[in-house]
Amino acid sequence: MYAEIIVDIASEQVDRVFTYRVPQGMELAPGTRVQVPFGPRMKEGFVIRLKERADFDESRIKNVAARLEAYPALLPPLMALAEEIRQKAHCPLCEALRLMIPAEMRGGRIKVKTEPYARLLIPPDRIDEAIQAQKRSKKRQLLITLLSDGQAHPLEELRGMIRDVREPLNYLVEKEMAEVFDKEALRSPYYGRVDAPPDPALTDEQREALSELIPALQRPEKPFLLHGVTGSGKTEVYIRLVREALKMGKGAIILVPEIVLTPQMITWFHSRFGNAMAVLHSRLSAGERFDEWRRIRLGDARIVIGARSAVFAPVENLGAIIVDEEHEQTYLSDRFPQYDAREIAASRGKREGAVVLLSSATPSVYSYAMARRGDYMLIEMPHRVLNRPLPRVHVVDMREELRLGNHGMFSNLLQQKLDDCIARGQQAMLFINRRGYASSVNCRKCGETIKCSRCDVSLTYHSFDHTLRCHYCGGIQPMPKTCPACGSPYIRPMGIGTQKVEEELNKRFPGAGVIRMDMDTTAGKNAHFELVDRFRAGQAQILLGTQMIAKGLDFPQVTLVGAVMADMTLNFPDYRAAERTFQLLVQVAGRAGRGEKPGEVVIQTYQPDHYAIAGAAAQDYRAFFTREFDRRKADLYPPFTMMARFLCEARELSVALSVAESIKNQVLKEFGDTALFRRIFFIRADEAPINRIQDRARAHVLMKLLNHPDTDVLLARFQELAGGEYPARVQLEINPASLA
DNA sequence: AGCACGCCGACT
DNA sequence: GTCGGCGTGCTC
Repeated sequence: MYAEIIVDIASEQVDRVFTYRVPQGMELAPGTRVQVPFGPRMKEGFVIRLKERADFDESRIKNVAARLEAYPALLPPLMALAEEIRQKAHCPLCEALRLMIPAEMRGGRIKVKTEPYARLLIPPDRIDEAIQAQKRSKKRQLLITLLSDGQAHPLEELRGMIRDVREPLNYLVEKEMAEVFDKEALRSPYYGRVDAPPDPALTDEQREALSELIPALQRPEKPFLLHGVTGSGKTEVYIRLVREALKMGKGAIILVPEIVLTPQMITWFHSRFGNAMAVLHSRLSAGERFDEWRRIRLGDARIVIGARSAVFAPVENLGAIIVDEEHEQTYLSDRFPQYDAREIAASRGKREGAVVLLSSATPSVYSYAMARRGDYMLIEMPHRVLNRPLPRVHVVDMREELRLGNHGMFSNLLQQKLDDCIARGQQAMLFINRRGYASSVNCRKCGETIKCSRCDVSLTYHSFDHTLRCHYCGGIQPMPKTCPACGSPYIRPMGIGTQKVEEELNKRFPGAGVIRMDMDTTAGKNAHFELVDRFRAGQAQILLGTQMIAKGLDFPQVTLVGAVMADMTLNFPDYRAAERTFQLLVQVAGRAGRGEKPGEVVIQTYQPDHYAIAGAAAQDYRAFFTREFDRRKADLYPPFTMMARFLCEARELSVALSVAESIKNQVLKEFGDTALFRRIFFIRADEAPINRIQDRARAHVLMKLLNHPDTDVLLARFQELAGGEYPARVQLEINPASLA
């Protein structure tokens, strides 16, 4: 017997199968990870296929050295998916396969932890008799009773019940009444036991949604797009769908944008599904992640909640893949190989016969366009549960405030609403999409903006330790006393960030209690959970934060939401700026009025007439979508085109630029005279918008490509070009999350 | 990715 | 004459 093996080396040179002999007595199945001699050294590899005959010189074929696991780490449908990714992302198969297993599994870096377990060897009908026989030892009697269910119990658990349990246990082992053995420890991270709440009654809309989704578990067709307003109870739909899948003996994957942002989702699922659920995200330790992955692979956990990469979770007999907040950029991978978790979900769903449910209160322009075209099935839930009204939204024109002499960060309206809210003993949330104290530090004499020494980014003043921090590289330096350019002492922080708002709130509302949630206050592992819990428990009346407070949180006591500077994201040099602003504002507004009391929202802006702001204020998704869709069409942006770029990074900007220039010229030379060139709307070599990050100079070749089948020929060649030898690091990005 | 084999400059 | 530069080529 022979095995075709992909060696775990990420290089085009070895991106093909090598044939090895399977030694007598070794059980191998496709997907099993193995150790093989490769050239002069041992390498890890993946078994792709087994075959009877070798089509390679018999005498040069080597033996598979060892199996790395007793079971195949890769499931057959995931292997097929890897092949698809290889073709789409133009990467070596081995890189696609690596996505399917936890990184720490490679290179034997992780050891399987074992725990001692004890189990009774007495037949069930003789247990009573055995207990009787141990009259002289209460401990032995108790131990037999504890083990009488016939299950294996961890010694740790028994230790908690019987002091010095080892002594009576040794006795039972000696008499062959019990055995002690090591078992793989599959510990799940602890999220706190919650008693399963009774099922809430479904709304008509939820019932209708499920009446489309549940039958699809039998015979899924197209992916579904669930457009449900904030507070319409989308999570309950997920839970019911997953429960039906479980009843049919199937598993499910629920993708969430960033697991740490949605502790409530975990709590809800955990309370309903207990240990049948596993969680995969980046803040798990290597051991935890590996244990969770194994619980899934070995069928212990059939429900997975996780971030982007959980779309590859080894769930067998998959019933449903749910993508919550599908509009989020986090579903686009930033690393190589690039993939879009939503596309992967659709592909897996199709291949494995699972229901795919994309869901959002503010669907991405792409997904809604797909639904309108009939490629997705659209389900709408336009009302909140229990007929709760959507919050009332006020838009405040901050230019007008200034004209009226209000130079503060709070408009009169927001100030007044905050006063009322606090006086009534209710809670408020304030959203400002910048952490730190101020957005930049400027010199009033020469106009200089202080920038990071290693990045082309203005530094943010942090008041609590008087430092300037770079939000790109994390660099920290003390706040200078004088302008580094002209030496004048007239330098001051401009604009606002969470810290400054916090300071202002503490001044104006002493005693209300303010919790600030941003990257700076949530660095610790459980910081998110703790801050959220404190706010829920009412230990503060105001929750202030960046976009991490915008999504998924459900605080029934919140009746007021304020967006302090709504247009902060609107002026980004990115074609998605309007879409992001709209989504963020609708999501933030949706935090208000989720309990019994109705909610109000105050949006402060300098551009009250912009369609993203006005659309969010009216909570009118379709109005926004229509405007944005037409604009994308007119200006030829995705989904009508594809943005592609070669990102070139080097020490010197001139080097990065010349590499970009030469790549552009190469493209022009190869395709300029061909019909394929018509698929390139424009091509431009330039500095990147942020031309320096972490001391790497950045330039790019920016291209807008037409969506067309033969564009793929271009992309394949571009990928090759990116893999060439340059005096700069070159990466090809297709529709990247950020064009910075 | 490694590592060997292979063809041209400065050293004991 | 040899040691060594890293350019091409192979690994079942």
